[in-house]
Amino acid sequence: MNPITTDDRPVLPEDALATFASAVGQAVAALFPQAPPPVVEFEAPRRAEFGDFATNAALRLAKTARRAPQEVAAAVVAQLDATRPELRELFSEIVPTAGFINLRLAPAMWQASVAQMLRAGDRFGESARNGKRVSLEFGSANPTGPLVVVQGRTCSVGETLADAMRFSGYDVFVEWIINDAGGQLETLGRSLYARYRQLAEPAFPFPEDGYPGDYLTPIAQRLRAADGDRWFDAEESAWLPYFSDYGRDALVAEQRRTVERFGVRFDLWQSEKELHDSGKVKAGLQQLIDGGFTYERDGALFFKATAFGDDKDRVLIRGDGRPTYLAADVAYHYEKLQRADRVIDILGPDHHGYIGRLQGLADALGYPGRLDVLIAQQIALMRGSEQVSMSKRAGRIVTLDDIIDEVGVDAARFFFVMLAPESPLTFDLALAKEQSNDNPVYYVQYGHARIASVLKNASGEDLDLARAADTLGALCFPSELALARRLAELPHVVQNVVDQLAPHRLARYARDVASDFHQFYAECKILTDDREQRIARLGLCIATQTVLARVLALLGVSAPTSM
RNA sequence: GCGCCCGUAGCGUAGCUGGAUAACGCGCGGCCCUCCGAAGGCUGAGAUCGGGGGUUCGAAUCCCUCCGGGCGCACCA
Repeated sequence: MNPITTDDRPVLPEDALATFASAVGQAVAALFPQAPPPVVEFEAPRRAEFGDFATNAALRLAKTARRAPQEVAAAVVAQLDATRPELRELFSEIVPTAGFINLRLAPAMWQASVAQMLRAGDRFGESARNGKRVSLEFGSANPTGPLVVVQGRTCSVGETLADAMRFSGYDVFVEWIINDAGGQLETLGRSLYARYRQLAEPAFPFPEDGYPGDYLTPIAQRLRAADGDRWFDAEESAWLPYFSDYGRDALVAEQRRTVERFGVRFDLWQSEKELHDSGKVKAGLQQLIDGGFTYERDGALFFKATAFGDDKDRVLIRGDGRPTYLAADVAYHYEKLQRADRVIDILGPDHHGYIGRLQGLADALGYPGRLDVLIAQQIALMRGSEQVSMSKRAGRIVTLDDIIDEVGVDAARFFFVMLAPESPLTFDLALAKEQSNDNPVYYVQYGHARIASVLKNASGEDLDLARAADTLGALCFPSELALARRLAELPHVVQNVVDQLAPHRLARYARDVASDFHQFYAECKILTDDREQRIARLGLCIATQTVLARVLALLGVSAPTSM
């Protein structure tokens, strides 16, 4: 069997690596018969001079082989040269160094890789449906005010994660929970009522614990336009439910508008109140009770959270018979765990005390290891060197809409997702709206626009040939090959983002792709007189543009063709 | 007090299930447009990876401990 040409399909980088790995296995079996079959994994070396890939198989083998890693690596390479000389067609370099074996792929591998991207078009990097269902919850806010900065972050992180998962073949269901049960809705109703009365009577007292800020006033105006003054003399018991519901509906509608404007779509807006009304809360609790994970004390029902590593047991039903928020979460998570293979909650920084009990719940409900809770850390807003105050009590709320108004969706989405979610974020509004090279968003978008500009200057005939992808043999310059290698990383980056719940790696990858493109652009003139070279480089440009557009789309950022 | 997160160059950060001389951006010093978009490229200086132990052939990465900073510790949601 000749492992290099098994069929007509060109050999791709991953084929070459697989061939190499099995060859190493054979070489090791011949050289060190007493050693177990080697684990041959490849990593990207830190330094370009070490080639495209490296394997540490020799380092791992050193112990059982009782030889120094350098010797093992050298012996393996010598054995490969003796028995598998054809490997030299796949790799331009196979070098034992300090225990590693460094590999550089022959240019033809990268040419084939680019050709494959061109044939795949904008489906490059996409995985087939894998039949796995994921439930992703994020954003969720109290329906008592506008969305604020932290929801910007959880939405950016969540939506990018959702899109990345869809792209890797998952069936993703995105959900938002409306916390519309409990006392806060009444507070909202009273606050809204006060604003309503103040329209006619400015001195009407505002509740002590009411929601400050003036965002309720326009809602009160709409209510008054519809209902007139007919609630002025009503009893509280009559107007309170009405004003609470009216306020909730109005605010949820506003939140939805904001979120959609931010490029995020939810499949479900789950009302907490509905969970209670439909009896789902009761059913969820019963599941816990039947499992023996609860007990009663002082007239209250407790969840044995400590049995799952939480600090203390948690109240599900208060002494007065009213359920807590956690009771609703039992029901909601029970439902999500039943219908999804993987459940992910993305919560704000004030919730990390909550991880333990949620995970305990998942265990108790019979789905251990199925729930991930991701905490997005807090955000400090700056404008240049000046801190932006976000005091809620003082009514100086900085809303997500304010942010979008000031810096635009593109910059906001990118900045919120740029850092690891668990890392606190300093968001500089001045930098985010700056249209300069200090701004990472523009750096990436510029790459995309620059390609569009070059493609516009090319002839249609050249572009057709480039898209056909069978004349890429001219790609051989270091910056061309480095760019091709970077583009080939896309599927792995997406996979990693999904596995590690680390969407910020997409932002970094976007910059890496743009950077490699800019270097290529500086080193290689694309529209040269050499026809074959021109077409090959146009092909590389098209593939790069596809990858940039894909990554920007996953990040929720537009990919402009001019700027 | 307990729990979670963070501590990497002047600043902001990345370092994926441990691997080679610790990477990127900003800032600071040089250089590059008679050529496809200079919103770009090249290059220099700058790091005891918070401290100390441990595991390992090998630790920024894993374990322990201490020190800083943030947040959370409700029969609120």
